[in-house]
Amino acid sequence: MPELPEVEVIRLGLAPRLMERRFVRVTVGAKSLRRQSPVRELEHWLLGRKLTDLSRRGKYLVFALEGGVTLLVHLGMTGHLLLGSESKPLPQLDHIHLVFHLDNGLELIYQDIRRFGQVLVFPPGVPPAPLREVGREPFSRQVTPQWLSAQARGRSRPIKNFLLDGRILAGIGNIYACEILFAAGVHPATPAGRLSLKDWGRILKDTRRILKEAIRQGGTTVSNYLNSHGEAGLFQVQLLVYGKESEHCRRCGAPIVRLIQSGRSTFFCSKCQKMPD
DNA sequence: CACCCCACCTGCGTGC
DNA sequence: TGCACGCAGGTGGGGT
Repeated sequence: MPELPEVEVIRLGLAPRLMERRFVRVTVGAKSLRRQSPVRELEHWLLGRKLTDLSRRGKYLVFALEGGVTLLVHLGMTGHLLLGSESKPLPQLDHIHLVFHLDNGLELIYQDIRRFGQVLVFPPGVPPAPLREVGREPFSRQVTPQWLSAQARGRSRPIKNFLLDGRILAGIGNIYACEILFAAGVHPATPAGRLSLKDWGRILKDTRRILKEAIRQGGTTVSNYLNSHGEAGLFQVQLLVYGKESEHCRRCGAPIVRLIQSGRSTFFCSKCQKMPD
């Protein structure tokens, strides 16, 4: 579900409410997530500690606690992090798997229909292993057309799959990969290694523009994404190809096509998005 | 290595 | 109405 913009919107919503708050209780549901730290570990490392920083790496939320403890949260496809309070509880929700109770009566609720998410705790001095696999942030100055071109050199895989590979560029998922390639006029099946420096320049510029605008619009809600206040995003209004199979291309009028790449749907305009010769 | 497939889950829309 | 099937924003383990 949530790609970089959605995770960033959640982070921005949570940070002012949670910063400097202390964890006082953890409640765990019956069903566990795909990966989840045992209750005892969560309790042992979280309780009594204050949140000192909330950051994002790719699609991971990184909660830094006093004394060097790290709580890592990944929302998978359908995960939500919602804020409730004892005085003002949220409407009855199914699929709540974890509730973190804070010292001001706030509750940080992890809710996830499909349970593909991850909630992991790491003791002081133990760098969270999943973060080692996360690639560079799209907004980092370390990411340049030259660097992308070098990463793609000799690669035969389609550019769509390259963009989805979070070990290279972090945070881009299926929706934004489709939108970025449409904006850049690049056919999604183009072998990544065949793109020119000029192509990479356009791809990078459109990546940053689209991600930034999606954050500004509160993310994309195509099914059930909600921010930490339970509100939907607005960027779905700006989508030009994702989910638009057989609709007319907004630029040229040709029908939008759906194709399957590595088992995932790609939407594109076969007229606007050409393979290089 | 590089790349692809499929499993992991639940719910919803479609077509018979 | 009921049922079967395909599809959904994610990763990651295992096979070729």
